[in-house]
Amino acid sequence: MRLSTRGHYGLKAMYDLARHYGAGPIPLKNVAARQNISGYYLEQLIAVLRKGGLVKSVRGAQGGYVLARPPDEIRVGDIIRILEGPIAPVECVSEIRTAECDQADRCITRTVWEKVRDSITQVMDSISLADMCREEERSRQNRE
Amino acid sequence: MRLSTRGHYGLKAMYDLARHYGAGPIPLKNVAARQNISGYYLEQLIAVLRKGGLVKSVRGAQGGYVLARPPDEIRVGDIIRILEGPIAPVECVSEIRTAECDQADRCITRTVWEKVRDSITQVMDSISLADMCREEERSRQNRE
DNA sequence: TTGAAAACCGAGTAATATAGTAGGAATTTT
DNA sequence: AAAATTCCTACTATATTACTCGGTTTTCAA
Repeated sequence: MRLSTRGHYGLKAMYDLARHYGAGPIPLKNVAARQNISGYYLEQLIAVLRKGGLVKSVRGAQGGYVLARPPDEIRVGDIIRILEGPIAPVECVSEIRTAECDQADRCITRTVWEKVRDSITQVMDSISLADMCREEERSRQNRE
Repeated sequence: MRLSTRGHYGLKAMYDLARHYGAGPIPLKNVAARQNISGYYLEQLIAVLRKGGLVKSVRGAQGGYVLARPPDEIRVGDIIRILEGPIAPVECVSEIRTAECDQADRCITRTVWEKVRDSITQVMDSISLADMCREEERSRQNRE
């Protein structure tokens, strides 16, 4: 019951971009260094996020990446769906295109996975990058 | 964000045993046939469940498997934890104490995964095999 | 106008996990 | 004795993961 590092690193990177939102394009190298992720690897992940429309790139020197929308309009679920595909604890209850299960509607285990899926999406879709930034702010103040 | 077939098949098998609880040992062959799972493969999964204390085996002819506890005392979470390990969307928020995260407590993405994990466990630990049997009964009556 | 900084692209790779398959030994009932 | 069944170990093909790497293109800034 695991996410791969794709989703894990992807959220870290997007959160990093959110924290620097408004400061112009952020070079990936900086993101990778701050979040302690392989730069080469992150390059591949950000390409997927760009094609998915979550970030925009600025090429050339002084270039980098910027969130395509403000932090309060990007939710964790958006990121995970793009990097890991539709949320589905088992393939027969995928958010997208339900592969026809042989047992069809008399499969009771299916309803269990639907409940699990719904609880995951409920959490992921309720948290935006802006929420995460606010939470960081709060916990930073607590430490002082 | 997927379970492997281990958890998927494992729950099916356990549910099958729950439906036949009280009818003596059920041969694995029957479970595999009814649930449409490879018998060879299921053999490996049931061995894990047995070592995990969720089923008991009766060897020899007319033997088979029986739930180790009544269906209302076995929850989905018990089965998944044994077959797939501790529930953890990412390894740094495993239910079981594992690797230290370098960022420790100032990692905000961590709190997201903790919320996801808690919502998954909340669902899985609230559904017992007995609940599933009751739900089956209800949906069977609806079809009539 | 040149050099450096960056995104972009595609290929390769070692390790691990997945989803089985298979054969045979041990145990128990009929 | 035969049949049914669990139990145990090993094998395998495929896919995924988490990278690494080399090179190309674009753009800015001195």
